[in-house]
Amino acid sequence: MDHRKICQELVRGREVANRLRQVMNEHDESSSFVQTLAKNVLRSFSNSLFLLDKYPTYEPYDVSQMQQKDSCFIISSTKSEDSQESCKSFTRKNRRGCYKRKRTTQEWEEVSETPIVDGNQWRKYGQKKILEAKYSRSYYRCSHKNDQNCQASKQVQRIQEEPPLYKTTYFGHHTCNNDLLNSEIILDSNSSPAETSILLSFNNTFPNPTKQECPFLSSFHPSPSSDCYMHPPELEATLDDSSRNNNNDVTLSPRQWDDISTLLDSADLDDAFHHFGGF
DNA sequence: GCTATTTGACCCGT
DNA sequence: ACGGGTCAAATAGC
Repeated sequence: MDHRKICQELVRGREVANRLRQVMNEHDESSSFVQTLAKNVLRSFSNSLFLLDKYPTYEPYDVSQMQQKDSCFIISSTKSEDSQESCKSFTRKNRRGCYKRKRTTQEWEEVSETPIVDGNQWRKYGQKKILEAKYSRSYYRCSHKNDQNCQASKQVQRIQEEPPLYKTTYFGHHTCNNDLLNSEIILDSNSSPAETSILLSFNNTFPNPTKQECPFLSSFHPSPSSDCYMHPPELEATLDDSSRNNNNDVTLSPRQWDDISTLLDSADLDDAFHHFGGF
């Protein structure tokens, strides 16, 4: 199978999942369980992209697409090798400037009309005027860098005045479990199997809020083929025909949900890929 | 007083 | 040597 197409599909899936999570955050009636589900789907897409080592061959979107309304585009993914300690041995007294030069295993960029609200907690640690850049670049790292050693970081740079455009470059993945605190997956063990069935829809028919409703909203640009979204391979492998109804909705039995939640919560996605046969 | 942000200094990679 | 990434003291906000 063509890796580039896989990447494109994963990127699109991640964008839609991100959008779904943002919509849910906007609507308080969404249960924390559903929100967590969306969050895990989003994470799964990101991890899949991470694991796909040929992802750097993925070609960026054409810049002209960035003019689309309500848009947030992943314009590239790359690069670099394993991180390396580049810190010299400093005395405790003279540690200024002692740091690890950024060399993450993954980085990707997104461009949006507003600074991206991605649901994670970031702490700004620097700002720098960049040569030949109209606006200075801001540096953020995960607020849980210290307490959970989360290595995720990002850079935000305004790249255009009118309309305002911000480029956010992410480095590394969050290893902190902060988002689990307020939205842990909890299945009511007292519920009957029928009650605990979960309905997943891969049909892009949910209401599409306007930018006014979600001013920060990003990462959604329906494609002509969005109505024929494939089920993720995990679900294809997990679901039997009786689990589907005519609307492309998927009703999962408790056992199937267990399989999927185990997959999504699995720290070792290699195992998950093997479990479901990989790509 | 605690936490987050700002900002100049410092170091690394090219 | 230079540009960019990070540190950490100073400052701001609560």
